[in-house]
Amino acid sequence: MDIQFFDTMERKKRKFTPIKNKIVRMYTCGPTVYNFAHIGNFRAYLFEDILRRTLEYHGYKVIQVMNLTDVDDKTIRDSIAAGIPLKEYTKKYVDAFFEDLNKLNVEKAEYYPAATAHIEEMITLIQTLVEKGYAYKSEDNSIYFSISKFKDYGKLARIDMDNQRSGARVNSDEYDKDSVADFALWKAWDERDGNVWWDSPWGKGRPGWHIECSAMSMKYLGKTFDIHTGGIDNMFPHHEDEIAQSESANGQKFVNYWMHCEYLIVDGLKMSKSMGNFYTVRDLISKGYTPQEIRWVLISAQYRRKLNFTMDALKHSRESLKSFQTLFNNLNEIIKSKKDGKPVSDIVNDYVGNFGSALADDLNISEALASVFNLLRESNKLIASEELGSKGAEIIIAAFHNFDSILGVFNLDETHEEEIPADIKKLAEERFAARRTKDFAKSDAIRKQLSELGWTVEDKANAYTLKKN
RNA sequence: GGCGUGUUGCCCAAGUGGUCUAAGGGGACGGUCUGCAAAACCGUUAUUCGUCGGUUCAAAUCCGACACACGCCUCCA
Repeated sequence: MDIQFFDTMERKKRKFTPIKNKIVRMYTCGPTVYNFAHIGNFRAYLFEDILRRTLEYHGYKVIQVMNLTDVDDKTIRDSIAAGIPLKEYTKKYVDAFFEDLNKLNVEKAEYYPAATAHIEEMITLIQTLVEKGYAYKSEDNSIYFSISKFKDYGKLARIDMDNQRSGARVNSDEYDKDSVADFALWKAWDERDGNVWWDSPWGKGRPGWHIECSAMSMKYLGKTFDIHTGGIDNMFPHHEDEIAQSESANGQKFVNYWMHCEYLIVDGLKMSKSMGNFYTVRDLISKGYTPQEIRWVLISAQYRRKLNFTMDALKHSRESLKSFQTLFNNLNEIIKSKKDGKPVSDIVNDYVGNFGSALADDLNISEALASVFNLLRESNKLIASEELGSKGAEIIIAAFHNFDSILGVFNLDETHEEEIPADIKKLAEERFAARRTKDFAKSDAIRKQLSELGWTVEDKANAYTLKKN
C-alpha cells in the first residue's frame, strides 16, 4: 500500500519512498530536560509514536533517533538556580521523561543521544563549517553561522529574511553578529555558565542549540535521511538552522520528508512552558486519570490540526475506553463458550483494511478511529442478537489487537476485572438476594447506595456485574 | 509590516471537484430490552459546510474579496 505524508518543505502530501527499501531512518526532536515535559510535548511524541507504529504496521523497519537536549540556556540557568550540577539536574528530568513515555505506551526509539555525550562530533562539524567559510568567529570567540552564505536559507519556513522585522531586542551578548539572524554554533563561556564548559579550538564554551541535531542525526542516520519531525514551533528557526548547517557541511540534501505536529492548546489557549499553563502527565495521573485515557485524548486528533485539550475530553475518553473494555470482556466470554455463530471475517476485514489505509493517508486518525468504532458497534450488535460464535469473537478480538498495534490504548490480553472491595461485594450480594425475591424496594435502595459508593450494578437475567463509576 | 493556518450540526471531528441530502465520537430526545435501571441496539438531531461574489454541466471542496480566530518572524513540542 502506498503511504503518503504531508511534507512541510513542499507544503503538500507526497508519496513516501524511503531511501533504502523498507527501512526508514527518522529523527525526532526530543525534550530539553530542564523540567517535566508537559502534555503539549507529549502530543508531539505521541504523534511520532503513531507515525512509527504506522510505518511498522505497513511493513517498514524504523530506525528512530530522539535527542535529549541536556545543555542549553535553560538547563544551565535552572541547575545553577537549584545549586545542583548540570548532569545531576538533567538526569532527574531524563528519568522522568522515560517514565512518562513508558506510561503512555510510547515505543522506544533506537537511539536517545544526549547532547553532552556528543560534544566532539559537534566540534568537528563546526570546524568543517568554519573551514568551508560558512561560519565566523566573533570578538568573544563564539562561532556563528552566516545565513547569508547559505542561499537557500528560509526554504523550509518560507521566510524571506530581507522582509523580517529586525527584532525589538537583540541580546547584549549577540552584539557582534554580522546579521541578526545568524545563529550560534559555539558559544564562548561566560560567567553565567558557571562550571559548564568544554574545551574547543576556539577556547572554552558550549555548543549552540541547533548543532546537536545536525551532528547527531548525521552520526546515527547518515548525511541524508528519510524523515525529520518535531513540533511546528521547531520549524523556525530550529529546523531551518539544522538544514543550513547540515547542507552547508555535507553538500547534500539533509532530509527527504519534514513532518511537523501542530500545537496542543488547553481550553482554547496556547500552552507553553513559558506561559505556565501546562499540565504534565503526572499532574493528570495524580488527578486520577489513567495513562490510556491521556493517550487516547492526545492521539485522537490528526497531527496537523490544533488539538484542544479539555478535562471534558479526558472524561469522554474514559467513557469510550470503558465501552471497548465491556466489548472485550463479552468477547472473551464468548470465546470460552465455544459456541457456533455467524461468519464475521468479511466485515472485519473491511474495517481493518479501512483502518490501515486511513493511517497510510498522512495519519488520518479520525477516519481510522471511525473504523474502530464501527467494528465496536457491529460486534455489539452481533452479541446482542446472539449471532456471534467463539470463532467470530476470536476474529474480532484479533482485529482489535491489530488496531491496538498502532493505538496502544486497549487492554486486550486479559479479561479486565476490577478489584471489588469486600464490603461492596457484600452489599451487591445482598441486593442480588433481594432482587431474586422480588423485593425491588430494597434492591433499588442498595443500588442507590452502591452508586453513591462509586459502583454501578448491571443486572443480567440471572446474574449481575459491578463496575466502577 | 512580512509570512502562514483555520472557520463543517448543541460540542469534538473526517471529508478537499460528482458516490456528500456530509464519516465517526460525545450530548440531547424518542424507542427496543429491563420489575425499574445500567449496558447494548434502533431512530431523530447539517438539503448544509464563516459571509459575499466568481469559475464549472457539477463546489464544503477551485479562485477572489471580506469577517472572525490563531500562529510564526523572540533558543516553547
